[in-house]
Amino acid sequence: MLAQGPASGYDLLKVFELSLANVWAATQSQLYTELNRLADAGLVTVVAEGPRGRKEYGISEAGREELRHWLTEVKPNATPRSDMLLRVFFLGEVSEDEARDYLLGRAREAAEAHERLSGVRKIADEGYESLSLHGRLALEYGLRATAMQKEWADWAADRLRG
Amino acid sequence: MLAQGPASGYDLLKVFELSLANVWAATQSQLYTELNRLADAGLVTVVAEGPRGRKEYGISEAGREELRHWLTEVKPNATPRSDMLLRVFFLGEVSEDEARDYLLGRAREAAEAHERLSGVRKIADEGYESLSLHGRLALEYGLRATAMQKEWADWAADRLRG
DNA sequence: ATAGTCATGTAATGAGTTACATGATTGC
DNA sequence: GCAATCATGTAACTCATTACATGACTAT
Repeated sequence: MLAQGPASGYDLLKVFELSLANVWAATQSQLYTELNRLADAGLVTVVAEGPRGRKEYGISEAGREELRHWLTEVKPNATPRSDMLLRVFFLGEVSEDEARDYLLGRAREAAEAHERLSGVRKIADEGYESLSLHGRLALEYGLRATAMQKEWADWAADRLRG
Repeated sequence: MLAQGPASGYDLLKVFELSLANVWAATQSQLYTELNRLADAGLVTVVAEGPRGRKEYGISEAGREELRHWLTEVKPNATPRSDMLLRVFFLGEVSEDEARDYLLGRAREAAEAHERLSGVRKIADEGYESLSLHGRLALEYGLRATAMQKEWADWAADRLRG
């Protein structure tokens, strides 16, 4: 994030809350600790100080190189853990009704998430709050993923009779 | 897993490697540590000992209750972290070519995963290696998810020209 | 004055990984 | 005899969360 311009921990925290939370949540505590670690490692530096102890960080050349490395050479995790799917494996341990409730709950959740993302896209399309091209790509992924999950969960719940 | 019958850490490890790895990977080290922790907490007990120090564990009533609680009352994590999508947010930091390569790489990976899962389903359908109903539901999720990801990544790569 | 927000940090704990370490049994 | 596999464990370290802790500035 600092590659896109200097910011303080507090600034970054807002970005996490507002837009990044859907793909990579981070807590306040982690953020401040990590900024200090990055600074120790020389990947970022304090470029300005402000009121209330505010420290504005900027990315260093080493940091930019590390980012570039991460983006182009480090392989993304292909099979992230899913506790949602893990539960599916063990649905045999509860009653059929409870298992179906679980799946229908996932369907509802996915539908809600889809609605919420649709709202975000609508606002972005109207241009009030402009989203970067890449933000839009991620958003579209979210829309497709939530739609797929709802379809699947409804289908799966249906399979459970018998 | 122990709710479905007693097993040793070694047995469980095989299950992780063969079928569970796609939704919840775990290492050998974690498994043995966790079994001891679960035993200390009274959620599982050693029900038999075998050659080479083998310890077969079984689930206790408390364990069954905990499982049931987790399945029906603990809310699944709705927004798991995705380093794959996180990278998308920062694709502006590399060249257009590199960004497109990234997305096409994801498309290829998704296609490969889809192929692999198709193979699993084929074998399961032929009945040689029977999969539980719930395993099939999870498998179907994987097929839909990988198909969706490929579509999205190709679409996104296409959007990157301009 | 005081509520709200800006702003940063630490401590305890839990979860997970990698690497190390050891040894028994079985099948050929 | 020996290779493969069965079988379990510990130590060091990293990552992440929750809770605690503190205080400055700003607008009304």
